[in-house]
Amino acid sequence: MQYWLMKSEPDEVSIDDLQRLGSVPWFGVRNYQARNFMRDAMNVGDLAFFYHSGCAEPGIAGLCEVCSAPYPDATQFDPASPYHDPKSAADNPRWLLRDVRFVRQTRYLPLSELRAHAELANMRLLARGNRLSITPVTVDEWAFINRLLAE
DNA sequence: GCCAACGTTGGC
DNA sequence: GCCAACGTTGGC
Repeated sequence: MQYWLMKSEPDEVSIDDLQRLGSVPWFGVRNYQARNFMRDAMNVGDLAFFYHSGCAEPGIAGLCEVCSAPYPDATQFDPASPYHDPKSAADNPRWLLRDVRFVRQTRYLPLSELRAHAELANMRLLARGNRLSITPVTVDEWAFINRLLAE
């Protein structure tokens, strides 16, 4: 069992979208480290913070759960998709993803508030220059943030 | 829209 | 295998 933080642009898939759809494939990841987390390190049943990025006020919007084994991201083979990868071969796909299911919405916990807590100073999300869209969350960070969310 | 930081590409 | 150039991410 591991914990994660997964970034999504709410214009593309928001926590409301996830709630409505029930589950979604986590498509569009085109970074090898983030792919490896999905392919190798995640387990069905792992929980993640659902984080809104690329918006006016980025932050945690809810909780979700990894609910599938890894499988190829269909958008890599779609020439019409912004995530199309012409170098990926159908018989050897580069980009694998997992399905993630809705768990619940939380109060909105903005990035600025996360940064304000010394307990989270070492959080991967907050590391200088971090651009990873999927980052591991430690058990302590998970517990601490859940206490913040319950406030 | 800006820009710092990072990852990837490709020539050598 | 190095590294400069480029493209992208993502907060502000």
